Amino acid sequence: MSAAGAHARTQTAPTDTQLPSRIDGRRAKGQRRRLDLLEATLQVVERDGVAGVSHRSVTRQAGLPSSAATYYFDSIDSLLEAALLWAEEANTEPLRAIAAAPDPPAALAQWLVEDCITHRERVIAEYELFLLAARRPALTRAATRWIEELSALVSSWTDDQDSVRAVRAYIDGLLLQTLVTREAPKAAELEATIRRLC
Amino acid sequence: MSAAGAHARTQTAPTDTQLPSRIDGRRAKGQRRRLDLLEATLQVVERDGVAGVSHRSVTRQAGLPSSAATYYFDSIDSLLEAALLWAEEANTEPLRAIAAAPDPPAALAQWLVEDCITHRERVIAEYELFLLAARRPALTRAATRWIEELSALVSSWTDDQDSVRAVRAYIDGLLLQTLVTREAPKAAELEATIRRLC
DNA sequence: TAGAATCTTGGACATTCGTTCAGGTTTATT
DNA sequence: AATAAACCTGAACGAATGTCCAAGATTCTA
Repeated sequence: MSAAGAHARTQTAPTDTQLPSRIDGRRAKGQRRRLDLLEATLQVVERDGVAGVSHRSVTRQAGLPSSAATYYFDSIDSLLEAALLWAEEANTEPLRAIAAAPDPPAALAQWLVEDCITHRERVIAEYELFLLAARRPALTRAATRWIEELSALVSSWTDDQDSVRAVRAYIDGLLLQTLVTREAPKAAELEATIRRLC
Repeated sequence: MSAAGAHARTQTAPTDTQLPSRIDGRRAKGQRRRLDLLEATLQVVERDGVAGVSHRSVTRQAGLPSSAATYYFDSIDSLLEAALLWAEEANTEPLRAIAAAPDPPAALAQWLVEDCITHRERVIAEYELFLLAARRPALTRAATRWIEELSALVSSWTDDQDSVRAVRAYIDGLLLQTLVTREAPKAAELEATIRRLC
């Protein structure tokens, strides 16, 4: 941990898609490989779970030398944190589209059901990382992002904060149970319950 | 895995608290140590998460030789499965008491809030194992137990199966978010939402 | 283009891991 | 008391892990 700081790693915000106006060619490649490692990390979590994440498994997945993991990330925790943030970022766009839909609750229900069927492994991965945040404070900020984005969406059609919290919790619980029981939820039932809670 | 079967392990139901009327003294000790390993497993999961569970970490926690883990359980998966069943069994009694309470929804809300405050680590451990079931079919049966017991309780005051599912999901989601955000839920709000869903 | 700054990596280290099994210990049976 | 049956474990195996760093490769600067 002592020598890690001496590497003078790129200090720009890890998950920023925005790049500085003047980019150093040396750092540009680093940014790219950093993202490659994050995507590889998610793939490993999808395949083998959080427990399967190691410096070597991630770099193998990314096709990079094993020491690259140590070079680009101080620790496995910081890698996992960045990966969770990166994964949640992929949900931002769909949520925005849902907010703009003519019937947001219906659109939300539809999206959730489809998501946990067609991207089951990815959703499992997200919840593993999410739950890991209960243990590692470093991940809390990233985990909170999902909660906040979902809250913002629900808030767009109801003002009652108790309702917002209830819908949020219901959704997470339903997805969790869906993943475990392998029984796909019905979009209609999901939608009805969401409306009932508002 | 081949020679494991040759050990002629005790074949009685692993988590049965019921013992055969005539117990072989040799097997009695085995039963006891089996339980010791399960309790040690839960302690390790509480402390270090599912990822921290290894033959050695569990047996070290239990104060047993490392080969004991292999002897008493075919694999880490079967150890985790038994541990999850064992953990859920501890919830059976409280749930029964809640069902018998004068106001079950209120009692349930109260119990949940207290549980995830005073036994936070244990609850995290349970959810980790629960989510692990999404990945390992061997754990599914154990995970379903919690769902069924909770369903049975809720069914005692409402007949609508959609409501039962909704309450169940809401509870799991709320606990999950509580663990991650570290913000204790308010029993009153929890109770109100449960009632709203019935 | 030469030299400096930065990035990148192969390889080695001690540690831990899951698994195995020959041989010892405990308990039951006769 | 003696034999049989079942239980138990120390020690060792190859494989995988996190970490580290000297040396090489790349890019920038002057």
